Amino acid sequence: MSRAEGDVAARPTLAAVARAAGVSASTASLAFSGAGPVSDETRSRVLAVAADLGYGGPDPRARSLRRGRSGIVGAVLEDTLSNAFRDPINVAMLDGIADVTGPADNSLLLLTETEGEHTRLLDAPVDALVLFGCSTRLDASVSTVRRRGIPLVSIEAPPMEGVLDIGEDNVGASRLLAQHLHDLGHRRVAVVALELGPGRETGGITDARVAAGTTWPALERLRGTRLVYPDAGGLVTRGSWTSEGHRAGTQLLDVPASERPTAIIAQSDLLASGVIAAAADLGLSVPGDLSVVGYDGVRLDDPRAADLTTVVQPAVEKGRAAGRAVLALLAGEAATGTIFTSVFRPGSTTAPPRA
Amino acid sequence: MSRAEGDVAARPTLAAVARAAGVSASTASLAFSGAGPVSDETRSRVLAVAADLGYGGPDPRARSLRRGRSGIVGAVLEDTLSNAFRDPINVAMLDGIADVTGPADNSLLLLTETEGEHTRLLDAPVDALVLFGCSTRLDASVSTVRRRGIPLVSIEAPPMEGVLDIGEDNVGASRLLAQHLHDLGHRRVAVVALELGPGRETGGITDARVAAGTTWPALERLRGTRLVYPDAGGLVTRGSWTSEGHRAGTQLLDVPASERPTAIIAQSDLLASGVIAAAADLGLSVPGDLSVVGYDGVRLDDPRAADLTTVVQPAVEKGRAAGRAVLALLAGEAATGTIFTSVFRPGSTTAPPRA
DNA sequence: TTGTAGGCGTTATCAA
DNA sequence: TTGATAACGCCTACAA
Repeated sequence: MSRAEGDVAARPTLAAVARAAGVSASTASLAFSGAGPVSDETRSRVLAVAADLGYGGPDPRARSLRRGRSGIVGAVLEDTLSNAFRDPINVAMLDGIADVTGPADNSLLLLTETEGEHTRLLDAPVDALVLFGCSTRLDASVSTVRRRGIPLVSIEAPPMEGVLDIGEDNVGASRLLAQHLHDLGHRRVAVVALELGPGRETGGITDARVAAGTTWPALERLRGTRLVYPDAGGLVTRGSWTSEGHRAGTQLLDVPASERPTAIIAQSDLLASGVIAAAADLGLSVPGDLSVVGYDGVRLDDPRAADLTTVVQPAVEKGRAAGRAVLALLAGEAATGTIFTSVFRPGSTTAPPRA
Repeated sequence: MSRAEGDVAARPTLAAVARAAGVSASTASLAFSGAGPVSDETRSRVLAVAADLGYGGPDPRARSLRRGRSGIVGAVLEDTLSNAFRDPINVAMLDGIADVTGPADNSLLLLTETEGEHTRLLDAPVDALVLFGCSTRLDASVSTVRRRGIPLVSIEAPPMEGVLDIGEDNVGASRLLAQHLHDLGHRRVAVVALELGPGRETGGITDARVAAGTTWPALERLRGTRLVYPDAGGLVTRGSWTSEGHRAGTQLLDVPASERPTAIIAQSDLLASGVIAAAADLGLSVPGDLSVVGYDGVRLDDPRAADLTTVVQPAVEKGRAAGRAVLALLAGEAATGTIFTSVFRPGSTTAPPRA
């Protein structure tokens, strides 16, 4: 072993293989890519020599420089992976993207956009970026990244220059849910909101917090709710997790019956699931003592939340749309944003309030 | 607009910026990388010109060829993203990897290894690969990928030549759980196993299925259980999901009391959670009528499963270990595998069997 | 502090 | 069907 400690055995290059096989580099290249005419004999000789030399195929790094494509689509998340993936809705969207871009030989690169750290975004060899934005705060990164001239697609982000958005009619769907409760006769409702901004500050839904909020879907959903219940208040959580719903639910429900809301509008199914658990813990029946609605329509593994009244968003479909947009943009075709509409799904967690 | 339809505006290159700024390419490079001495004046001039030309910084693809590093670590999953991420244990491990490799400026590329499709693995510009193996079937891919000469790290995979494994004492931990039940007096136990192989065939735990099984942790856990209960049988599921646990649990429990197991050993917390739900549906109390143990110790969002008797595996820590191994290997240092040990965590889901 | 030269490993183009 | 040539865009010795 004469090579330096830790030195990885130098990989042979395509040129070396070509030389050993007695062909030109271009021919060897063709033998591997299959992108041109090569006699079977030559090809097998090249392949044999390659196997002999331990050549593992063309270096993807060189290939991507030459081709101008890396075959990588970046998915920009605003959170740690654990947090981002705790909500099945994000996973579903990611899956939708992969479903479309995968067959076109693209893989997904996970990028987390922590406070002001644009570097990673700029240094990643991605052909396009999908922003799991939701936050207007992404704006800063976007303006930097846009200069790279790669296709930018966002999912449920506020409108941004140069970014194609795959949206969702949050306002309309939220209004639908609120209207459903209103029609049932509910007049005292409370909202359990998603995180409102990067700080994930919790507390009451105050005008100040709303004004400072940056999380697009949360703000839009609240806006939709208030089209029906203009004064709807409630609590802000730290994010779409059952435990947060439980905490907020407990706080809202553990009060004298006269002050207790008769319905809770949770801004996600996960939050709703937590609220229902909180109600159960307090001995309140759903929908007898309390009506609960969610948002997302994800298949929760929790049987108790299975029959939640909610709106179903086509999460995988949204991901697919994002993937298609990426592919179109990459192909230099025109692509337009899409706005999906969630479908109201009545469940067994809502009923008229007790008389 | 004279450029072709759909043609993306040609990005200026570093050379173009240099020319426009009246400096050499190397100086411009230094201005961006900050890796050498450049006068402030020159640097700012270069940067200004770059901004002017709409140059978004060095092309990562070219950079990675030149540097021989892409800054990307591949995570190879055996399943669709939805399925893989449904189990929080996988997400936790991924998070652990990112936690270590991220600060070293590496991002994670998601690679799914669908049946025999090695291409993607070979074409991805990754510096290293982490195999979320669990299946001996990965062997085929591994032998192909090994030729690329990049560091290969697996998490809980069967021993493979040239692959560093971050393991887990599945046998020991499973025996601990079984012993716990045995000590309590249980003699009629059933196992709800993870998927045994790629086909995800369900049914009884038969010798044939076990012999044909490829999922390492499932087999190892069963082996551990059988050190205490040599004849333990049960059902094979399609994977670590609550719904699968529910299905298997129902099948095992919806029988005459005399045939019913007094304890169920679920091979994951998610499965255990489903089993508990099934028991509840059948009017059986846990741990009164049935004891249940899980495996993983993940923080399930389901409150009912919160106090599960289980073993806690240091999932994030395992991910971190994998990340550290990758970094070490990348640095050309020696690195060794690690075997983690799960910790028994008694909960309130186990008790002596009814007399 | 700046510039020159050369190459990282491929592949596209064209001619033979 | 094969081969020569020239980039792809950048970085790093080394020299000035």
